[in-house]
Amino acid sequence: MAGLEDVARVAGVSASTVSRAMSRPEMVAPRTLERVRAAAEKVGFRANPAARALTTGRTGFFAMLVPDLENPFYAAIIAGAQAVAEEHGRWLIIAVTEGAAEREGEVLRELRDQVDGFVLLSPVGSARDLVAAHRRKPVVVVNRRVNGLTSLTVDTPGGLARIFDRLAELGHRRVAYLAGPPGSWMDRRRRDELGEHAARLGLDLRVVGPVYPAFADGAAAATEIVESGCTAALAFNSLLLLGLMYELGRRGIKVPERLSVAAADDMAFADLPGTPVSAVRVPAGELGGRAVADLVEMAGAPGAARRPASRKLPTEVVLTGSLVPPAR
Amino acid sequence: MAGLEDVARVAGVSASTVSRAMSRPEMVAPRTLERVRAAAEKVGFRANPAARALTTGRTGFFAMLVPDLENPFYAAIIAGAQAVAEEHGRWLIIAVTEGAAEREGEVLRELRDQVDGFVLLSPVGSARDLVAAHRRKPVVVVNRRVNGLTSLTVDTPGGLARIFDRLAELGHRRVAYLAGPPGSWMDRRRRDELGEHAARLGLDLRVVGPVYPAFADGAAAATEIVESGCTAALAFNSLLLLGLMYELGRRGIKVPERLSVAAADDMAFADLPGTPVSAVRVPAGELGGRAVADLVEMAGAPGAARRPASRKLPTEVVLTGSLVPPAR
DNA sequence: AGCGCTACTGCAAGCGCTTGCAACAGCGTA
DNA sequence: TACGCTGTTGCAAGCGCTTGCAGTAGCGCT
Repeated sequence: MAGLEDVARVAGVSASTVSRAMSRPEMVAPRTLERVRAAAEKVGFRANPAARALTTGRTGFFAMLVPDLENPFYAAIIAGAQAVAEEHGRWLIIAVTEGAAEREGEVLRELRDQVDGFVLLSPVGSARDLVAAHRRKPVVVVNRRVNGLTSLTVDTPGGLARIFDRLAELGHRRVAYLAGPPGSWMDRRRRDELGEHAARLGLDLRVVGPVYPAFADGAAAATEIVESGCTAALAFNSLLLLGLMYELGRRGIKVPERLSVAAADDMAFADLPGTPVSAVRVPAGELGGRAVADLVEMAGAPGAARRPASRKLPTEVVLTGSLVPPAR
Repeated sequence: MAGLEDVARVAGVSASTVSRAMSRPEMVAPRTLERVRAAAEKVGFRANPAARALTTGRTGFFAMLVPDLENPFYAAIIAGAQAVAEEHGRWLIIAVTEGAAEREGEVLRELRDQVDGFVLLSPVGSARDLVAAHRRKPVVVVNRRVNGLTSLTVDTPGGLARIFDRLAELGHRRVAYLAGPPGSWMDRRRRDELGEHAARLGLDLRVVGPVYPAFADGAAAATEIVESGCTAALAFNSLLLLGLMYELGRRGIKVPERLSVAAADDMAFADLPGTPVSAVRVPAGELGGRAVADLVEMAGAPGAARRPASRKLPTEVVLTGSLVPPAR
C-alpha cells in the first residue's frame, strides 16, 4: 500500500533518498536515515516486490526442482532448504519434475526469469543442459555430480562400506542388499560401490530388487531375502527395512538373531524403541540447507564468483545391536 | 531476452498490439494475430514476469503455508496442489510455519504482495486474522473450518465412526484410540467425535496418548494398549499403527486375532501385502488439488466471486480382515 | 577568505508490460 | 453519396522502484 513516495512526503525527502535509505543505508546521512526510517515505520512502508524485481532483475525467489514430493528423503531436504532460505529472507518455489528430463528442462526455462537461482534435486537432464541453465541463473545440484556446477552429494556408499566392514568383522559371509528405486542414479552407484567393496572383503553380495521403496515392497522382499541364505541385509531406505522387519516379525523370524539389518537414508521416523536399527544417517536437512546457502552466496556475487565447488557430505554411521554375529 | 518491442518490430505492428495478441487475442484481427504469433515464435518471445506483475498486480504464484514438511500427510497435500497448479500454469511457493500463529501471520504479511492467493494447511491463526488476509488476497483453508473463508476439510471422524460401527457389530466392547500429535486441532476434534459416537454405541473408548505420530511411538504404545484390555485399536495415522503392529508382532501377539486394528490418515506406503489394514483413506492429494483449483477460480474473478464455500470431502473407508470379532 | 573536496541529495530516465483513449479504416444503411 | 458504427490499431501514460548524473552544501586546508 504505502510506497516510497508516501514515505518521502512524510520524511520530507525525495523518493530516491528513501530508496537508498532502504537498500544502501551507508549512502545516506545518519540523521536523514533516522527520519526516513521513522517515516517508513509510521506509514507502514512495504516495498513493491514486482517493481523491485523489474528494475533489479532480482526476485528473492529460488526454485527447487524435486522429482517426487512424497519421498521423505526429498521432503527432508526441502525442509532444510526452506529453513535456510527463510534465514536469508528468500522464498522457495517448488516444482515437481517426476524425474523426467523433459519436464525438468521446461521448468528451468519457464522459471529462469522469475527466480534468482535453482536447486536441482537428483536432476536427470544432460550435464550440457544443466550447465547451460547455469549461465543464466546460478544452479546448485544435489545428489548428483555434474562437471562445471556446484554439486552436493552424500557419501552414502562410504557409510554402507563401513557397515560391510562391520559385518565382515562379525563373521558374515553372505549379505543381501535390498535395492532402491528402479532406474535411480543413486541406487545404481550405490550398488556398484557396494559390489566392489564386498568383493574386496570377500563377502557374497546378493542384490534383491530393485523395488519401489515403500513399506509393502520391503515386506514383499522378505521371502527372497530369507531364501537367499543371507545372514544380514541392508535396505535402500528405512521404509523398506521397516516393511521387511514387519514381515519377518510376522513370520517369527527373529531380528537380529537370524538376520542382522541396517538401512541407508535413515529417517527419524524409522527409529525403533528397544532395538535401534544400524543405519547410515544421511544429513538430508543439511544437504538442502547447504544448497540454499551456496545459492545465496552465488546469487550475491555477480557471475564471477560462480565458481563450481563440489562437496561430498559425510554420513554418520550408527552401529547398534541390530548387527550381531551370524547364527552359526 | 526478447521483449514485446522485438516482436513488434518483426511483425510490423506496435508493442500494444503484441501485448494484446498475447493476453487478449480476441481483440486483434485474425491476420495480425497470426503475424504476431509467427514473429513471437521467431524471436523467442518470453514475457517478463516482473513487468507483467508490476502492471497487473498478478504474479502467477500461490503461497502454501504448511506446518511441517516432513509429515507425509502434508507432503501428499502439497503434491496434489502442485499438480493442479501446474495445470493452470501457476507456481507454488512453500512456506513452513511450524504451526506457530506468529510465524503464520508474518508469512501472510510478507507474501501478500507477491502472490495471487494463499492455501493454508491447518492454520493456527485466529479466524479474525485469516479473514483479514482474505480481504487482500483470496485464501483457501485446508483442514480447518473458518467462518467466512473457503474451507476444505475431510470427514475423517465420519469414517472412523463407520469403523466403530463395524467394531460394535463384531461384538467389541472396549476399543483403544491411539491419539495423534499433542495439541493438534484435528486430533482434538477427532477425539471428541469419537467419544460421542462410542458413547452412542455403548463402546468403552480408551484414549492412549496423544503421542507424536512416528513409528517408534506407535511401538511404544503397545504396552499400554495391550494392558488396557482393549480388543481393538484405532491409530491416528498409519505410521503409528505400523509401529504398534511391529511391536505386537515382536511380542507374538497376533493381529487381528488378539487385537483388531485400523488407522486413519492412511498413506500409500502403509499398505501391507497379505493383510491389508482397515483404514480411513484420506484423499490428501485431492484436498490439495481442490484447494488450488478453488484459488484459481477466486483469483480469476474480481473479488465479487470470493464467496466462501466450505466443503467436506468424504473419506473412503476400507474394511478388511484386520477387523474380526474379539477373542471371546 | 578562498579553493577543492567529500558527502549527500534530488532529478529524471528508465525497467517491460498493460490499458484507456483517440484515431482511423471499412462497412452497412438511408 | 454521406453518416454513423464497429472493429482494429497506435499513442502515451503509467505501475513503483533503482540508479547514473548533476547539483549543493559544508568542511578542512592554506
